[in-house]
Amino acid sequence: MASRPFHHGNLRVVLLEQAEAMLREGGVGGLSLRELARQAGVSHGAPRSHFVDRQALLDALAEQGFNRLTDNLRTALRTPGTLEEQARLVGRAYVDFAVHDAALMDLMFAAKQDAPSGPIHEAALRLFQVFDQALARESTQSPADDARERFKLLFTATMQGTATLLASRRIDRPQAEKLIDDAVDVLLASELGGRLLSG
Amino acid sequence: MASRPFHHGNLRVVLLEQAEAMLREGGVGGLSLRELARQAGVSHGAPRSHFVDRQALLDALAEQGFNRLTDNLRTALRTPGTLEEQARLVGRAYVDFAVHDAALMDLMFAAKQDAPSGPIHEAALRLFQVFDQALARESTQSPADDARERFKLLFTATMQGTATLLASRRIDRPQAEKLIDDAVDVLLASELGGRLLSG
DNA sequence: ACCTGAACACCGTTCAAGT
DNA sequence: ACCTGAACACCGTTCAAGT
Repeated sequence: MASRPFHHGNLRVVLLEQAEAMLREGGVGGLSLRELARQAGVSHGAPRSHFVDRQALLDALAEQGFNRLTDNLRTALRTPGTLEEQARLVGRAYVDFAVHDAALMDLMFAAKQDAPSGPIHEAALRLFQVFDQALARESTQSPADDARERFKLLFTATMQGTATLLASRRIDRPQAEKLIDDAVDVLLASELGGRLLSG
Repeated sequence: MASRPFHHGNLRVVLLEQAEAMLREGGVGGLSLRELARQAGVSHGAPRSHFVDRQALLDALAEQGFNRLTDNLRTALRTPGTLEEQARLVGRAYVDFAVHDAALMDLMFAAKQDAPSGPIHEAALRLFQVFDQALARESTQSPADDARERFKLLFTATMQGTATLLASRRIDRPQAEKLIDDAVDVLLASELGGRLLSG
């Protein structure tokens, strides 16, 4: 009876923390609700009080992942510099996150069959808004034009792809670094980038 | 005894085919060896003769996926046209595959902790070689320069990212189409693209 | 409101045995 | 060489019962 669970009221938080570590260790397949309960010192049915099923836990992890990545990018953007410098910093932060938490990233960008709504999608929207704000700060572009949106998508897609290629070991770190630099160069020097900065 | 298994010598092929469909239905989590055996009309231990464990089946699926995607891209490249037109076709083929077989794509680009070797990695190399050949056909670039390699990585990363964003419903089809077009435009008009085509 | 613990159906893996 | 079927440990989920 000395092993009474010590997380009164925050078992949910503890489970999420442990689940993130477990995800980092053994991927989605290695994530077990029962093992999680064991580590937390509660019965195997206890997680049910906080997550209706395994998928609900995975969803919560994905949402939390989006929020954390959003924070990371905001932190990177707090460093003063030109748009080019900031773009490199954001790109590196994005890729770093994706490599450090590859399985979590898979969860965040897993193919869903359900409708695009709910807290995960909203957290993803907040992530993409970071790019909007960063571009709006430097851009003289009128909001009516879609150049900013297209630039943002192009940048996001390239960083996401770089992250996937690196996390899956299809390319190595130096290649990824050069890829980010090339992407920033090409995008900023493009006609799209020009319209954005001096439109 | 009327239900004698009819796949003498090709149970492996049958299992892989069914597994691909199962993957398309319910994702990696929904892929069960026992269910697979049931559908094939064999005992639950039978797959063991062809795949040492579940991971071996997943690896075989990933390798097969790379080979099929390689074929799809080669087919797209068989259509005559300018480099720009071919790049759009290849981009669409890449993204189409990623959306139709999203779970398989996840398997192909899953984060592996083991060393980058083996049949999967070789199949991935063959995929990327398709881009090399396509660029070599149109390029006057000397092979010593790394412009072609950097162009290839940039293109691949962008298509991979677009595929992920679309498969995860972060963007929709029209946005993905425009994204591919923008990427091709920006890349071909870039200094890097210029060096590639007229170097 | 939150947690326990038995119960159920399912799973991957192993392995001796068959053909 | 390939397949069978029992055995084992593990899992997610449900649910009545406790506090």
